[in-house]
Amino acid sequence: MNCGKSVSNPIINRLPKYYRILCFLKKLGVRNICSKELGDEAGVSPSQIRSDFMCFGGEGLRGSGYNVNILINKISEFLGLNEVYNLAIIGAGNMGQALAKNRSLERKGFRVVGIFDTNDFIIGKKIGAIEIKSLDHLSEFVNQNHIDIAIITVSSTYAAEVINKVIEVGIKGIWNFSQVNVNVPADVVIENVYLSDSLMVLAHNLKNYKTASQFMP
Amino acid sequence: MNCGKSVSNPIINRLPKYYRILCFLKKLGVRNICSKELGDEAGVSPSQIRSDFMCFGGEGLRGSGYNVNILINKISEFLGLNEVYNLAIIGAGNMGQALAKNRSLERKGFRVVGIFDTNDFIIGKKIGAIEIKSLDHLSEFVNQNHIDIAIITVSSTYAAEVINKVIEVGIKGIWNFSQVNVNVPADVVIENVYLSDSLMVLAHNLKNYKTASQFMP
DNA sequence: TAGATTGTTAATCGATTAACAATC
DNA sequence: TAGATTGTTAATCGATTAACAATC
Repeated sequence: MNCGKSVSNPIINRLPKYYRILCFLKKLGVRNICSKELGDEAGVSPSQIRSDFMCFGGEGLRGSGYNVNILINKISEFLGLNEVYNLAIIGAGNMGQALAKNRSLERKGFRVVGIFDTNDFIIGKKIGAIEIKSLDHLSEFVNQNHIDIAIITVSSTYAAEVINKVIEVGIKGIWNFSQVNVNVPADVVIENVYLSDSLMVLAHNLKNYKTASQFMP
Repeated sequence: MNCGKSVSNPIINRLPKYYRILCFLKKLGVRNICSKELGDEAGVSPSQIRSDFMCFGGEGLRGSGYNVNILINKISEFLGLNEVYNLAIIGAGNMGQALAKNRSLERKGFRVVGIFDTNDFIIGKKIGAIEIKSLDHLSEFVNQNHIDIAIITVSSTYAAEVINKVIEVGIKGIWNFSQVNVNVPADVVIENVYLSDSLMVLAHNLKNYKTASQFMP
């Protein structure tokens, strides 16, 4: 089903954006869309929309554009969103608990099945239906339940150590919310969120737009 | 202090990464680093490190590399991290509360001074030292306290509306955790986090590395 | 001085866009 | 048929890298 040669990172990073916008438009009742309209929504050129869509074979209709449902399905399939993923949250602090309670992950097929921590005061407590377990039991848990993705929400101090442990027990996907920058083996994929990086870019733009507006008011 | 011509987005997006790594190395006691070493840590080429650093004037020493402290200060200044920012959290749900409790933002100069919601059941309750206020009082609050950045942690259903309100009361920086995709006026800067986009990219890579490993085990 | 590494330019690489024939 | 919009190539644009003189 893959078109053979691999798809470039810039394209892969834009697909979730298209997916998000298309799902939103579908809710509004939009059945059909052309590259010009979707490009306007997404802030990219119509050419880019069309060329990006070639990674899953286009499927547009000359003269009238793309069927929204078909596009959503194609992107879904391409990104692997039709499968169900089992997640384990490592670190039941503020962020870990917030993600555990977030229903919208579940709706997209990302199902939290375990929550782990090292703090004896919270081990045994429940978040929703799930009991917080000791990190010492992670290995045992992974043997009994297939885990696709570990969410790292421990403090940066312990993050590197925890990530190594997660890799050691055989988990292949890591969604990292800590600040550490780790290199992982070739068969493991890691996606770093780095919230503070995003805030720094915001701070920079805030400063520079302010400065810019002094010259073009 | 700016070198005049504006710095490209790819560069601005890499600077927080360098900053993060340099702060980490500083803690380990590293005083000096050359472009080769930093590039290895950051996963970019030495040429790119050197050419990126030109946006704040280099400041390296031929033959021995860069002073870590000077680099941190230069990047700090360039990104606007030496200032203090006042933040207001809009939406005191799971994510809003997690961000409110997160001490590491405060340490970086991002100070949460207000939390707002529309749910009467939680208005009046406290998160840390801050009382949750009604969103109806945002305008009044902004008149009395300068707010640099609004953090949008309401559900996607209300996000577009809330973002418009935030812009209306004169806030110029928006850190958006909702799923909506909004266009803002030219004098407002928005930084979108889109957690689920990041998870979709992870899902895609997980699927593709799995497939790839069948051919090169 | 010899070795190391920067600052900077020119060459290369890859991503985006413009253009247009194909076709609904 | 005429109008619209895709699929796709060639041209353009911009970002990265290689190379090396400058210099610590």
